[in-house]
Amino acid sequence: MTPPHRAGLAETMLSAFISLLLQNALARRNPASAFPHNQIASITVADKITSRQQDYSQWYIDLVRSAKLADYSDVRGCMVIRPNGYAIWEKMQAALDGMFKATGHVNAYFPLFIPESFIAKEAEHIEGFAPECAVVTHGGGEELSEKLYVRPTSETIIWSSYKKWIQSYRDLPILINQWANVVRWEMRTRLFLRTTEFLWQEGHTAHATPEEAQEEVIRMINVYRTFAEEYMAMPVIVGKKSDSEKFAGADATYCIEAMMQDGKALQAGTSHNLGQNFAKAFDCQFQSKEGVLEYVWATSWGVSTRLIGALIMAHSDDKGLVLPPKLATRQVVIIPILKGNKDEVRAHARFIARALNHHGIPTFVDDSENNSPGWKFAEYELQGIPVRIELGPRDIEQGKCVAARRDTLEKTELLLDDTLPANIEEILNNIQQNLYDRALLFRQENTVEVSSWEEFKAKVEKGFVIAHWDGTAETEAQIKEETKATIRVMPMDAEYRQQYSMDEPGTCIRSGNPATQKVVFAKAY
RNA sequence: CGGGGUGUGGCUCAGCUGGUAGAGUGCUGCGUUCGGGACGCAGAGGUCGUGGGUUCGAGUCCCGCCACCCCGACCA
Repeated sequence: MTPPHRAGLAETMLSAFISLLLQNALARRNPASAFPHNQIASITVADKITSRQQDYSQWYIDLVRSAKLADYSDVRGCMVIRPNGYAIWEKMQAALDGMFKATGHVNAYFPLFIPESFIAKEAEHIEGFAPECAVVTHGGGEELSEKLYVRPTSETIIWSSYKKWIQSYRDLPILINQWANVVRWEMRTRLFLRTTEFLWQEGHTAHATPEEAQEEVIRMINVYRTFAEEYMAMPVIVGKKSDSEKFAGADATYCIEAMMQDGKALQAGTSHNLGQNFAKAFDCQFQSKEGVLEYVWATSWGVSTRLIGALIMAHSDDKGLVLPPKLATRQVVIIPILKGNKDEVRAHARFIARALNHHGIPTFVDDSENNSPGWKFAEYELQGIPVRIELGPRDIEQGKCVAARRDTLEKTELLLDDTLPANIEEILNNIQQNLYDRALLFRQENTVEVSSWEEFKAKVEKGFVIAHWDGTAETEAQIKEETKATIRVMPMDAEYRQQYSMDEPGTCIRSGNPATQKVVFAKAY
């Protein structure tokens, strides 16, 4: 066998390589080889990461830092998103941006600074946001005549523009999204989940009718659902927020709510029906077909880098990050076992990488000699690379390699022939599906319907609790006060509602008053 | 804003009743290794968070300040 050499490799040689591999595979004598590596030895990875069982929140922090996703900065409450973490965000952005464009939206950019008077225009809005705003008082060495708020969200600055752009029903709808950073001066922060500055996208749309606005609100929350399920492999409950949980300035807030591995809920995305609140605050009217002046109907919707936190807490384990393949910029790592004829092993590894990349599977080779293979196994598991290929001289001799999948840590032997790319692809698809199934099963196992207050208090410590609620803010506040659990969502999905017979009338779990429906309670991030 | 904790090589930390700074890990170089976080040898790296005080002498004792982390109340 002539080992391929790295010099002069070109895409055109790919098919030659594949047939070479094929020949090797056919020629090999001993397909069921003897060396035992289809089981994972129970290694004690240096206690780099606290186990989830020991301390869930410490596990999260350890993971984020050791997988090099983010780092604390020297600014309180702010984080540095490192390349590994930013890569996930870029994948999320790309997928979401495509979905926004496909639903007719365009991107634009509005200023970071918002005049104080703008923020103050919508009563509920300023009440909700002012306390957590950073305010600029000086510029160019002089005190500003009007303070500038660093945007906590952009409704006001955007509506001040929309007012200028909208005169007629012909100007509607406006369907704009912006990718931006925002600042909210939170008291307590947590990497990705809540930081003073974070990255997000915010869609802001303007419509001629309430029906059209409502349609948009639902369309976008469904876009988020699709993204969560198909890309993040994270099941979510889609529904409406109670009045006390809704956005400051909205008539209604819809959300996708996910369950983390500790049973707590995490709001992963929101879509607001803003009614005419901002149009009225900014006096934004349009002339209808009938010639009548009417206020514009608005929506806004957003997801943030918090999704990265959700992703981590939904899937990862004590060995590190577990990434769904669709959000992995690097789906396969090849680790050559460099002994014997190193150059040959290396060359094969690179050839396989080339073949997989050619097949659309982002693959890289770590053939450095600084670290042992075992070190590399652990390191890339920590970083969540979905599939690892181990390739040593013995494999090459026998025309095969070992593929280890990150979600189950299972190893399988694969032939080094032209079936390899398809086989790897299948594993990647399986991982994507398995992560979703696993998370869904976990959510189902940790969701209970309760009918007594005692049971409620016990069960709400971990997981989702479905119970009757009398619909009043007083009862909601009381429950929060006593258990720290809140109403996470009033699900819209008919199947979900039916599964937990949520439309059955009954008596409120706390007050005992008549209740027309059940809602989902949980402790939340 | 309450409660707790921590500030000492890049990181994790030790440093006792004060005597002039150490380990592990990481880093650099060379060599041997390599199928689950390998090993040997040789190196580089610290105004001990900060200001003051006590003392012949402070990483260590006293007072102030600052910063960060964790837990709670608020929030995506």
